[in-house]
Amino acid sequence: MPELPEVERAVGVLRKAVAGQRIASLKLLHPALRRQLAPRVLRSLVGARITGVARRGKHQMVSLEDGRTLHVHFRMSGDWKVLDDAPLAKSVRAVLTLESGARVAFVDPRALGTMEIHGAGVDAAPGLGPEANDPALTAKQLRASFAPKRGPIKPVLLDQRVIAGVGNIYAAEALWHAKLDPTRKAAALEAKEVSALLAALRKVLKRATGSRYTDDASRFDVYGRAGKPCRRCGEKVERIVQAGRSTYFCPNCQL
DNA sequence: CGTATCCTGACC
DNA sequence: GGTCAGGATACG
Repeated sequence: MPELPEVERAVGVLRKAVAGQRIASLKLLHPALRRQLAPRVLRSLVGARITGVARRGKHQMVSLEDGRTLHVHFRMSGDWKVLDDAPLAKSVRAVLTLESGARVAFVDPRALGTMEIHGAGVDAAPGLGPEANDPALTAKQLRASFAPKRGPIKPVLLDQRVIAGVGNIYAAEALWHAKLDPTRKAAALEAKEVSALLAALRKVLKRATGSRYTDDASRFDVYGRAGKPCRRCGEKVERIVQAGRSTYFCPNCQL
């Protein structure tokens, strides 16, 4: 369930459970994860102290005292769950146990999530664009990063090198709020339109961050609403496919 | 640019 | 049985 707001919330859960503690073990329960972290790497984590947990775009960086970083990405599904004594759910793909005995589960139904270990000083997510909510990011800069793009704006918003953390839902939501047609060429957007888009991105991300209703589809204005009336003008919302992903938009008020 | 691929699960 | 799913990447 992870775009920026959901990852932000998950990072908070993980941080609260693990920050400052030493790792007792990291057990991998799915072959896809075992392919990514060799047994000797897992053993090397034992005893390492976790100094912090940070989010960068949709990436999660677990910093270790020895300088290494455990880099986690949820991809299409994924969440952290602090475990009690109940039996493990089927979708638990990894279990992180701390020296305190506390256990945190990596819950990932799709099993597409990734884990990597990076050495000290290695950029875990190279090429990642600016955070949407970074106040230093200006509409002018964003427009400049659109300029070399040839395709439509919607897929460009999903390009993490352009702007970090935006996914399929909030790209659609932001375009709806900015009243922009998702098929417009990114490079052709005027300065005023990019300003509206950046403001809309910040608005929808901020609104979703901290929301406890991140699984409630009814909170979306346009995403997933194909055939339903546009909340602004009443026209039927349409679904099209761009770059293999669904795009929802109002054909009447998104120009 | 589009398409396939990695996975599992929900739903028709 | 098919389609769809909040991601990212490799390839034609």
